[in-house]
Amino acid sequence: MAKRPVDAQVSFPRLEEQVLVRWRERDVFRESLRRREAAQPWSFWEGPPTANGRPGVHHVLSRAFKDIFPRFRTMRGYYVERRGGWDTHGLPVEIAVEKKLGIKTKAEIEEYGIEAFNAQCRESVFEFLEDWNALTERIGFWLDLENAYRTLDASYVESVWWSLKQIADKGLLYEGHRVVPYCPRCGTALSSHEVALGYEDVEDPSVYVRFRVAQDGGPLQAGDELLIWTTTPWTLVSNAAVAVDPELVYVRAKTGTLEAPVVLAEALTEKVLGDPEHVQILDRFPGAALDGVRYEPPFSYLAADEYGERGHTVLLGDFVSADDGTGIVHTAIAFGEDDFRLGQQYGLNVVNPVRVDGTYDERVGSYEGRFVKDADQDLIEDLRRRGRLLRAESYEHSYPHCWRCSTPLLYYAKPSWYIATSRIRDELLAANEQVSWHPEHIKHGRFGDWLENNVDWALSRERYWGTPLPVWRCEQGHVTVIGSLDELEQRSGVRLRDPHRPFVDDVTFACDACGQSATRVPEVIDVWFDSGAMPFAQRHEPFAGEHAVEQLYPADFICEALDQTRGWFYSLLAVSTLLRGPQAPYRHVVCLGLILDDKAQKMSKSRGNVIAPADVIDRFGADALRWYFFTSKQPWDGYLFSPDAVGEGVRLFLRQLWNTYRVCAMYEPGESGEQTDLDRWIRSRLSATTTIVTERLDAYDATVAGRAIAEFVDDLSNWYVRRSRPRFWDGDAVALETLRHSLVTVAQLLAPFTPFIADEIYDNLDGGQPSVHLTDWPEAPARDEALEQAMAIARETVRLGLAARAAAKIKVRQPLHEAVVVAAGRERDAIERLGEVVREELNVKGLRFVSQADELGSYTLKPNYRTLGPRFGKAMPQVAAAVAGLDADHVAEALRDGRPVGIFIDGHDHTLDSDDLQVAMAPLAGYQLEREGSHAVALELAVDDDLRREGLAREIVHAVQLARRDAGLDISDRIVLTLDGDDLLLDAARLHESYLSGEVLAVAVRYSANGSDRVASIEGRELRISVAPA
RNA sequence: GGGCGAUUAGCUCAGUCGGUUAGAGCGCUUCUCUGAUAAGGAAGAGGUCCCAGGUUCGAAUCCUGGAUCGCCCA
Repeated sequence: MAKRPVDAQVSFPRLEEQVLVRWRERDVFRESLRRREAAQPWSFWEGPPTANGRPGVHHVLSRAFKDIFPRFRTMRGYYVERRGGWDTHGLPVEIAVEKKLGIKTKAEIEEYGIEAFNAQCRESVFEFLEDWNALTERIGFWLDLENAYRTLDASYVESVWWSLKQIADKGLLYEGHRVVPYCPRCGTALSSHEVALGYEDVEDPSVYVRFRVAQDGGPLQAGDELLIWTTTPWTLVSNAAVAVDPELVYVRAKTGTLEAPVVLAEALTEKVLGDPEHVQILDRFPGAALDGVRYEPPFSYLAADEYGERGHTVLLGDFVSADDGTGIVHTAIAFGEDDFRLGQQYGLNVVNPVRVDGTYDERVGSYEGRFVKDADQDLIEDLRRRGRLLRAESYEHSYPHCWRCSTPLLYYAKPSWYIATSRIRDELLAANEQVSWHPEHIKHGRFGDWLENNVDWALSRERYWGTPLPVWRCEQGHVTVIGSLDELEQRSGVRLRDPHRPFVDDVTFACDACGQSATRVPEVIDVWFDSGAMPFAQRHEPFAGEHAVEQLYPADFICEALDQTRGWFYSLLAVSTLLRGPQAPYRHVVCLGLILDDKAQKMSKSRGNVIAPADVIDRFGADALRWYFFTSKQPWDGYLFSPDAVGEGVRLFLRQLWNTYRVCAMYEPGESGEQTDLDRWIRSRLSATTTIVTERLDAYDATVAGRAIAEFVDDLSNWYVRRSRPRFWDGDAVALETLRHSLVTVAQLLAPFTPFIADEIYDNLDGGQPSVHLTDWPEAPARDEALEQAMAIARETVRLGLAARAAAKIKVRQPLHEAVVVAAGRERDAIERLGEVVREELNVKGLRFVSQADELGSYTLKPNYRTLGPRFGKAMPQVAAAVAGLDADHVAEALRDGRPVGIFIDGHDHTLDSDDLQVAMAPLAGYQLEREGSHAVALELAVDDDLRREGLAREIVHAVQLARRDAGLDISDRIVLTLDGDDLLLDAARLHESYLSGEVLAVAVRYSANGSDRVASIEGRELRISVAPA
């Protein structure tokens, strides 16, 4: 079979483009699916990205990992459907459109028109679709993009509605208040992600305020003063209660400067009141004793009874800390999450005198219309005037601001729709138990913790571009949740083609309960719910009726970046658990880390350190980038990325592989050949590699798998090919088939990693299938582990011998008589078996074995702590001392003969065998010896005339080879060689003429002065060389 | 402020059950090889295994505390 010639100067990026063409022509991806149609499915879910921006290198990372395991599983015989998907809704999309339109607020959006605005959103989410599709194909991510699901499709929205109705039917959907971070200028709540973007260090007031106790209660008397601390004086207007920790110790104390006793946490007394000398502790009691104590509010704009029974009393809270403040926490129900929860617990009413624009309303008297934060100083002054202030300072801390307009955010109680996920917390945890996380610590760490602390899912968003919340409500407050477009049509008579706002907003129907007109609530739902519904919504189930929703679960494999623990990983789990109970929605999750630049800086446009995928792919190729991601490190800890690091992988691995492949394609196999130990060795190594790669990929560990392939290719290139060159020149059929088989198998193992180069190699060296990706994963035949070990020992012997040569400064080209190898038992057998390899590599005529080091060095002994430690424990130092006292030569001899060695410890005799002692050699002076453990190689350095001539013959070969190259000859061209010059050199050439001719492919060697194209100097002697094509 | 993870050679990373000489690749220096040639081989320099305690006969590894970096959350 004629192979395509292989270009040594290959451009991988260009090669990959050619492979892509071949894949398209042969329809390989679809064919790979067709061939497995009847096979057992192995399911992968694509976490949908949003195509409203260009894909970056981090997208290549996740897409590489999303590709490798499905490819592997396909070759293993599974049917792996890989459907693409696009996330199309949500605030990020809206914000991008706002920017484009140059508008910032909801008022401006409504002025622009929701229909027009949403049309812009719809368009923008596919703005970079072509870039995404092109990159996906270019990096070899096999994904069905033609049938990609899209969260904005009516069918998708309908499935989402169906699932929400299921949840509502279980009584888990409710409207409630929650304190949310809110930008008063933009008029919208912010998601936690947005809040995280906007923390700024600011100075806020830090005030200590005295609340007068209204009537005797517990250990307190009317007139005592509760000390509270706050950094938001504007919320004091809405003070509803105070909270104390029931377990914490509080004191009633008298200070010199104040008339009335004050109350605060004991631990904070000095911090708040100063020098203990001037403080008199009147009483100590736990916080629980203060439960129910009534006090006078700091401001009286709002009537006390507005808050309910427990308004302006001391409550018990679990969030009170004794770290700062006073240990008594001012509670304003509408403006803090802890406050709000406590208020709910005690049944306090939510009273909010602040308008949505952040100003006080008419209930706050003269402050009406003022932005709350601007009122801080006047409120403090007011308190001071009325003798209610203890101290006012300022306080620097980080506080969230709107990331778009820098307005300080307010925490603000607002009604929104929730899913009561906290009620299924135990089910979520149980489902999580069945998931295999990679890395493992996510399960009970980041993700498990998050589930443990589950709070209800805030589902609604007061926005425009999203799946509309399918909740209709009549004026009586009766709520109807709609579960399908049909149901809506039946009730309203309206068939929605587009279920988005504003069209859905216009649909009304008569309420079942009271007959009054029901209209949709204005909110859309959190985009994360969209993606969490993807397992069934991508197929429009249950409406399509092809699969029961239950059968669509679980996925065998999903893979996203680590930040998805709170995102898609959670939404998938939550939606699944809400619908189908405590069963894992996915079996294996691979979490990927962040990509930083090579200085550990985050890539960002403002830093200008963003590396575009194309920058790397155009230079090194997609295989190179994939290989880097797979093998440079385990993926979850993140990458310090630089193009040069990708280039290193190309040089070290892809080029090495390519050159090995080139050698294979260069020679035509002849008829004959015999299998050698070297062949058996590389086949055994191949089998071992196949086993480990299979095992590691089964365990979702691409890193160790890939590195194992790299090690094999290194063995193949630097040992098998190097040692087999003469056989290749002869067209040895067995050697060439062994190399071909090795490379074809490597191509298969590599196919999931670097699909392009793998396919190119397969196609040229085998081609039995239209693509390597249509082959079945290779089996691992039986290994010959003894041979693998023997080769390792032989290679170690070579290494030692070469080191000895280097130390003696004798070139490898100069043959030597003998290498003396110290080795016994298995080691000696191994070296003898592979003696020819060792002799050739070391260029020695013979090997002599000595089993004792007596003539080359002396032994030293060391205890093997690993075996002796557990046995002797504390006595180990004595054991070490006893071993040191043994006669090493005797012990070595005894152990060699299999006799145990006795030592005396703590009055008892113990015996040690060869496992318990490590015998090493110490070199004697005057020998050229290299040693490693008990193994050593010494060289006989004497060079006689014969060796000298042989060495010279090799030098002549070297010189002639250089002449051949200078003459521009191809490596297989035959020549007529003419030599002239120094007699000793000519003598050496004549003596070794057949060797010389064979090496330089000379059909004839002449000795005459005729040709002297080139003059070489060998050890100071002159040689004139002429080469002519034969 | 809390949770999770990381910290090993100049750089990028391995390091198994705790075992006494902590490894690889790159880079650097020197040498070598020449039918893969922008490759291959050998040698060398290069380490406070982040720090401090603790457990242990023995700690890069286990425990506690701290530092720094990153992510997530407040």
